[in-house]
Amino acid sequence: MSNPKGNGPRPEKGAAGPGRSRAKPAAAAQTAAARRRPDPAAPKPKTARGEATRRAILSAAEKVIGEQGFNEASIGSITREAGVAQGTFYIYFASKDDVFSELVADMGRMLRHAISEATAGIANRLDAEREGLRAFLTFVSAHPELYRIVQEAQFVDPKAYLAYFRTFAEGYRDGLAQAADTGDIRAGDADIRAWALMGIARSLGEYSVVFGSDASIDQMVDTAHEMIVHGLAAGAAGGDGSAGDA
Amino acid sequence: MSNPKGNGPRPEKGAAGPGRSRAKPAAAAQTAAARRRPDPAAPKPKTARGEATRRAILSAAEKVIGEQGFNEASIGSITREAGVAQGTFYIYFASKDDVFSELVADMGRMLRHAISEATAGIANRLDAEREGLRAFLTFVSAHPELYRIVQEAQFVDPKAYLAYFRTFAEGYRDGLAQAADTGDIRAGDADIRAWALMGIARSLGEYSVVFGSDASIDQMVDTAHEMIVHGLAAGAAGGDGSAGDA
DNA sequence: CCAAAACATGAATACTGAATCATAATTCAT
DNA sequence: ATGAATTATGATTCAGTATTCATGTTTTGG
Repeated sequence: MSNPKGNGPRPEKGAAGPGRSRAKPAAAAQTAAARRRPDPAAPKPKTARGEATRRAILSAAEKVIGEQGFNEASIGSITREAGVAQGTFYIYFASKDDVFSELVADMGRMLRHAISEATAGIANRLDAEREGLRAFLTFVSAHPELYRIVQEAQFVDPKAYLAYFRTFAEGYRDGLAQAADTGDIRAGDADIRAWALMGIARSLGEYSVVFGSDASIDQMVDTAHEMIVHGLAAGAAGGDGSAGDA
Repeated sequence: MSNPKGNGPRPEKGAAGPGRSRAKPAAAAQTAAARRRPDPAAPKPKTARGEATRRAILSAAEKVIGEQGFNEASIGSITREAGVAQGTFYIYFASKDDVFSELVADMGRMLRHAISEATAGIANRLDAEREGLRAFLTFVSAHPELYRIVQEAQFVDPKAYLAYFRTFAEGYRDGLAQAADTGDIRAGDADIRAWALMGIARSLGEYSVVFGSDASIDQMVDTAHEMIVHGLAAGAAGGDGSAGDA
């Protein structure tokens, strides 16, 4: 996703279209990305030690935004944490929203990686389900800031938020559909099931990260998995368990 | 928490005002509710038509904040929507955070009411589960703004957010524990189960409200309930379905 | 009717913090 | 070395807005 264009100090925003006046009244201020500003100007990849600086800023942003929330976190607090001057921030990121988006994307990549890593080689869908859940909870417990960031993305960068969950949901759905084909699980609407199962994972993640539950990951995994596998029906069995329409 | 943009009256400082001795330093300014300021000053109940104005403002706030988000929504846009002057806002609410908190509390009350209404008189836990889910999805579909507001409360008013979900979780847990006692469902950790089930509901609500799924409420209820009752195991049966630790 | 209370107004205030820019310090290629 | 990028700085700019206040307007009670 780099866009190394013939850059230059001056990202001329030219392209004076009909009616489109130039100049971006500096102001612009907040909510750049949120306000549908695609990319005022490609921030800027880098070329050397700048890479380290960029990482330092990104990492500081993760910490500060994760702890204080997007709106409370100021560019100043981020650069202070990173140990650089405020202006340096804008060498690597186009705006506050820009770092945020990057953070969300990063989180998605890392999480997907952790999960696929944990489930690689597990043939049975239900076993994969269990280990995937475990990997998810383990990950969010280790990165509570990132967890909050993704949640906040719903308001700061809706587009990234949608993309994040849609990606997960699609993978999930496909896995379930295939498992149904092979007979690992019963047939059923894979989309809805995928969302329901994601909900279980997210909710338990929140239970421990946000609500500070003292339940261990293993406890949560065991209980949830038992529920996922058997269902709540008293008989556990194939019986209908449901009280019918009664 | 909420101090997106600059703002804030000057709490106190050199007297710059017209002769007047510091009017009312009144604490103030930022993060009223968030900063543990219980009630800088009881806003003001009311006494007459003021009640109508208050409702108009509250209702406008629900719409505007629900649509634009807490930080984007300005007092001006809220009062404009309500058809009153900006100053009028402060006759009824102590701060921007104040209306927000009220909105969250309202949402909780309305939702709990809708659910208990829908499940009243249903003896079997699983049946109640299904109807409760249906009531929940119906409610959030009808009040998408309120749904977003609750989600945003996590960042704007964490305390209200925690209270909101804790209340739900406790009721849920107690219901499950009791159902386990009576044999309606199998035994299992009621707390974790409660959070898992809440997760299913929230996720499906998001699937339809935020992601605009075209699945109908009935479809979601049927699929989720089938899953909740039977579980995903192919045989639905008692085995644990898992391949063990292998 | 009249005064007091309640309600309403909106311009003015005070303050915040994102983004910029002119300048300076490094690093790199040759 | 030497000039040209590249990277860094941080004071300054500047728009946005929550809250206040002095002043109107309407309602209420007697």
